[in-house]
Amino acid sequence: MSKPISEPEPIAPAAPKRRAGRKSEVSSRDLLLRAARKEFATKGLEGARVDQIATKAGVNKQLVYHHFSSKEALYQAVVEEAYARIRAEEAKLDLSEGDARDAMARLVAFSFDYLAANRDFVALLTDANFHQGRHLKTSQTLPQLHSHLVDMIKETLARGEAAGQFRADVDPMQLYISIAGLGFFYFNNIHTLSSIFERKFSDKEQIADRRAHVVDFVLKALRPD
Amino acid sequence: MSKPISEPEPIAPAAPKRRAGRKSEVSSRDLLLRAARKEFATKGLEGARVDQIATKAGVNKQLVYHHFSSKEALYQAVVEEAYARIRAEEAKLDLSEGDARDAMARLVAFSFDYLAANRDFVALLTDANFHQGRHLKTSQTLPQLHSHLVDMIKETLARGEAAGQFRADVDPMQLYISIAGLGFFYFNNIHTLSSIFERKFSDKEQIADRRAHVVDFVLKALRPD
Amino acid sequence: MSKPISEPEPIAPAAPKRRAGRKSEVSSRDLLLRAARKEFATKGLEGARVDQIATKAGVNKQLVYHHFSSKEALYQAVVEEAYARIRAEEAKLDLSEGDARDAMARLVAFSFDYLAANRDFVALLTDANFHQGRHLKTSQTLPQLHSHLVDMIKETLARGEAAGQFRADVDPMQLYISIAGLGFFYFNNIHTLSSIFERKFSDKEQIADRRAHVVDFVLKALRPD
Amino acid sequence: MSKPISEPEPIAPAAPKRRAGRKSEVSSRDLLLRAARKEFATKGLEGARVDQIATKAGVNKQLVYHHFSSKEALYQAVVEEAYARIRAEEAKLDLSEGDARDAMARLVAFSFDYLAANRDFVALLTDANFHQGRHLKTSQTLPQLHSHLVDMIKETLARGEAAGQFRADVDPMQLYISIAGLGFFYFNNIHTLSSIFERKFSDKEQIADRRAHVVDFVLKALRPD
DNA sequence: AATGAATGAGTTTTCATTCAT
DNA sequence: TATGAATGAAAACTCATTCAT
Repeated sequence: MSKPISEPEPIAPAAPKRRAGRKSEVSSRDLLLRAARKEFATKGLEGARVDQIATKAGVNKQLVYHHFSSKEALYQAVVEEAYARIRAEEAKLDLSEGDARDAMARLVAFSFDYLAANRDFVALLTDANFHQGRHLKTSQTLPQLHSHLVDMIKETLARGEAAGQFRADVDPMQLYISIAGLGFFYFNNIHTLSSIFERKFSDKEQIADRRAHVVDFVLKALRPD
Repeated sequence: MSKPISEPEPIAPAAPKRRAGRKSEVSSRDLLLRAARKEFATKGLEGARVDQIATKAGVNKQLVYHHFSSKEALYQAVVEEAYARIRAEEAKLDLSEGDARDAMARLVAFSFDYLAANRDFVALLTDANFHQGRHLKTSQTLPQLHSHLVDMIKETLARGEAAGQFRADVDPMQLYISIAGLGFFYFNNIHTLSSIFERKFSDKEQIADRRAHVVDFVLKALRPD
Repeated sequence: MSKPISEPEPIAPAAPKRRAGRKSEVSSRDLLLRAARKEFATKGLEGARVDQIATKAGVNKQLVYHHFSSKEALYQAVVEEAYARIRAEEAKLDLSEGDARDAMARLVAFSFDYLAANRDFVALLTDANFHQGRHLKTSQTLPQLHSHLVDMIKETLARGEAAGQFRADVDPMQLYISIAGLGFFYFNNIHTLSSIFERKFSDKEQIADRRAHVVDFVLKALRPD
Repeated sequence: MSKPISEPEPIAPAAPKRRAGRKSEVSSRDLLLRAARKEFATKGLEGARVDQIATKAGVNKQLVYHHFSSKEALYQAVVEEAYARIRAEEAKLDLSEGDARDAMARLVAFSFDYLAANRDFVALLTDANFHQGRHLKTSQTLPQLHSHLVDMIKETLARGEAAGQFRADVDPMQLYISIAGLGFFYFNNIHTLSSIFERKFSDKEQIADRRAHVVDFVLKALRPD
């Protein structure tokens, strides 16, 4: 089970090198990036205000244009960083231990927990899709990024199948989408769902319930006949 | 299997009665509603332009304020109409025929097909959730709206369990969320997914593949041990 | 001798028709156009401030964007109107009376006087040329516009030549440019010239001197050998 | 006939002495001045960007403020240098040889050629005039600068008159303005003119035509009766 | 002499909304 | 029901200039 990611350390590969040992000062660029993530995740690309982002970051508004060249470019940087972040997290995931069922359970749980801990990411991803994926230009990054996870699914499926724990003929890609969707939809539409079922789905208990259901649901679906 | 919803007839319960025999002219209110749905679904609440909506509807901008009192109110009307529309569609669904497995398959397929045919609805729902469900105020409508579906799920589950076709202990609400999520996520994040897996998920064939997977996945998960 | 053009009546062919008899109210569009001419002529395209233009016109700044769609478009409208204005003025010029020398003198004087009375036009023309003529797009308008004048020059030259008053072989186009240039340069570079020759060339007397010189200079140049 | 001025060597009287033998490196001040001339000539005072100038010069923006104290001061420096440059060029002109008509022809041609070769100068001069000559403060420089030329005109006129080649009563100052204007207007308004007469006046042949006309025109105007 | 980061004061432009008819 | 003109508030973005090094 993955532990929730708390305050995210800046992951900005292309950031200008900073003089090491320069105290623990955070670069204004990172401050902006962090504030922007929150703002964009909450309000979306159009709803977000450059002013707000600068204020939250505690820097001058014009620095946004100094470091990034436009609101849109900042948005893109935020989206890219969000992907880089999840990739870094996923890399830590090791499914080789234990039996296949257990490994698969860990993977599903990880996926769910990541979304639970990174609601910003959910919102950002949705918003980016809203804009026709216009901000996902880095065509290689994305496939690369997920190949690891899909590979792990593939291997685990094979392992489970060999051990008679999983049925055959499961498409890893579709399974990946299903695993993601079972959690994503819950968080993405949490307000509608809360309204429909008249309960607060953002409560810890409800989330735990959903998590249990999702893990169970996937494992049940993979049982051999 | 449900047939895709084509050009949606105006469903506007609160619409002022139209002068009968007044040719086959569509009321400007409906024109606006229709144009607004497209615009809001494509651009979101903030991204949408009142000007654009009026232009697309072929009416004067001021009419927006005549019929609805603000952009936000128009948005709400659009969202509500979208819900009303799906409710009307669902009402046609009859799961009493055939055995439980078949009924459940029809339900999952219907759910998937509805999203496939109403991508606007997917976008709208997501956008509404982005705004903290602020536009879903009609607190009674939503639960009512879905109770039919959840009831059908409950009944079908019971029927299948009794017949030894489904396992016991499946939470109908969680199942409902899962069914919706398996399709919703696919359409909602279609750009990211297409980018990740380097294929056009909006293609008919890919959609058909996903549909098959989803139906199969749910049925497999419901099998008795 | 042409009488100086005083307060220019709005010449805006494409302007929306106004309800006749609507008092003597000037449309805000015309107010803007007039204010913009002054502002652009004084400060140039970049130096001009939309705010200032609106203030001078006594209307709301956003009306600029309502009537014209951008500062640049307003600039273009102003330039075009300036041309339309001079064309209208030129049309009144009749060189058929009197002998050729007299007619030519009237033409040169008219040209000079027009610039003297319309210093805005001089400035505007220069500024438009500064911008690579990017705002002179109406490709047909311009040639048409001047053909009348060039035709008059041609006829007058022919008439004078026939009467033994003018030498032959004078290129009408080059003559046109010379006539224009002899006056234009004076007004366009009036500050430098004033500085160089340490006198105020904007004074009435200096202008009259220059006028006399120009008329004389051209006529002398045209004398038969 | 003057030969066109090609790549202008820096003429900056007030420039700080450079460390001799310091390779053939051009001082950043000169690089800036050169880049600024281009930029100001092309875009005008307001249109020019300090950033652009620095970039074009290949130096840091702050150096602009190091060497000159403001954009406006840099502009002034550029304008002054432009005048110094033409003065240096004119100094080379010697009209004492040959007869008066020939000398005058050389002078007119020189004037025309200088403008043809230094289009930047034309633009700069115009722009400076646009700003009410605010940047021509060096009140003594300018008169001095031109006195040589005017003197030459005066002498040549006198010589020609004495030889019966020129008519009397020609005002040297007005003649100077006319000579300058006949060329200046052509280059200054080259876009409008090209548009009007539907030909590319920037073409070599057109320029040659104009040059011939101007020289001829002036000489014809100076003929004795 | 040289530089990258930072900033204050604008400037154009956008946009929902209202007015007058 | 319908419309074109008008507006206030705010938004993104620009740009000359200065700071710290």
